[in-house]
Amino acid sequence: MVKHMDVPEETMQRMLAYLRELDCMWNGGKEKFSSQSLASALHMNPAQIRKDFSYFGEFGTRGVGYDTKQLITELRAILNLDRTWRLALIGVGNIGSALLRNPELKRQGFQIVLAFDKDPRRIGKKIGPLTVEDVATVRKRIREEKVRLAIIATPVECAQETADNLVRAGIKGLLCFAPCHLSIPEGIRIVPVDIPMALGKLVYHMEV
Amino acid sequence: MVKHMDVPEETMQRMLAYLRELDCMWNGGKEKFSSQSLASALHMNPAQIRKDFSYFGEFGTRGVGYDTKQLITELRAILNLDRTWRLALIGVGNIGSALLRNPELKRQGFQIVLAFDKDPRRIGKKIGPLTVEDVATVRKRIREEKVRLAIIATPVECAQETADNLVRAGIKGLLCFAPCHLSIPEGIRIVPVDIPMALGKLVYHMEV
DNA sequence: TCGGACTTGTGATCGTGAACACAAGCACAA
DNA sequence: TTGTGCTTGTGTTCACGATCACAAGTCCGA
Repeated sequence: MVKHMDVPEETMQRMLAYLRELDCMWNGGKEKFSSQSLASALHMNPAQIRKDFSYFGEFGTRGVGYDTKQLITELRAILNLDRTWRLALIGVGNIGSALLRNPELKRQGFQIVLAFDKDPRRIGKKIGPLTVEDVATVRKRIREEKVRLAIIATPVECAQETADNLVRAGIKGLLCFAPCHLSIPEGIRIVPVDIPMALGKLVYHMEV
Repeated sequence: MVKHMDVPEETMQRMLAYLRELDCMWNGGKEKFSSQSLASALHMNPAQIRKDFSYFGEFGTRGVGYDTKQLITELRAILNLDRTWRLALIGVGNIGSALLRNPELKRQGFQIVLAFDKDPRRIGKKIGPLTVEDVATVRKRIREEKVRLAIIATPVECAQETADNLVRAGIKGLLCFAPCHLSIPEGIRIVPVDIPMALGKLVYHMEV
């Protein structure tokens, strides 16, 4: 399958949105769809959707449209969402424990299998099926469990240190909730989830 | 001040990143900086930074650089971050209560002043200085308190309904944690914070 | 079998943001 | 005062993603 070669990052992000909307259509009983119908659901241009699909192959039938179930399968494969991903979580504070309790992640194929904290009062605590471990053992445990992705949910002050640790442990991808810029070696992917920044985007457009 | 006219959305988002990094530099004692030094801290092109600044005015001195404190003030004003924004929160589940307890938001000028839930077991509960109110009173209370921004932290199933409610209450901007597409009238700004999608972006780049 | 109404897939065009490169301006030393 | 070494601000160029528009293909009814 063609992948990562000439596919714009924007296309990939839209693919995630398409997959979500198709899941929704499928649950609503729609077995077929056209670029037109998907576009109007997402308020966008049908040509954009067809172009995006075309980076990866020909999935539709001219004059007819696309098969919902088939496209869901194709998109899952393209986006590497056709398997379960195991994650480590560092920082079991407010956001960290919210993530641990969130059933949505498991449903989408993301399973947190390790949880760490620095605070002795939290270490040893059981949250769901997991026991919070000492952050000092991160490196060892991540190697043992062969985990490749991690979520940083520590305070800003520890975020860079945590990231360095995780990189040394062999982590290949990071989801970071700490609202700060992290320095990461080439080849390691980092995706920020930055709530203050999201609020910033919101208020910029508010007339005062 | 020039604003919103021909300023690309990307520029505005980078401005938020610049502000954050400058805050950090200021705390580290740097009273002056150059586009070069800021660029290397954020791993980007210095010309990009100067161009971004130039959309809003001339803030530097040729041959010298920029004054950190002054730029922080300018950027805050440009981004509407030189005041406190009052927010309503709908949904006091895992993520909702994490937000309520997160001191970072207040520090950045975002104060949650109303919290709502549907679940009778949560209504009336006190979290910090706030009491969780019945979601049925959203419209009335938002009007009374003249709140213009809201955070949707409900399950996916209620998100669209909640959004419709908030729009009727006169809300002008929405931060949405529910991982789904919402239909919103023109003129209301919505910024999604989509955790499953962020994880999706991460795993796309992982070789399997 | 033919024609008309759809819908896809894609080369060509358009628009916009990023990067370049250089003139303008400042500081300081001789 | 003049020259050297910086750094900013910006017109121009470059690159790339979004949109358009149309050929190719499907379905269905007469």
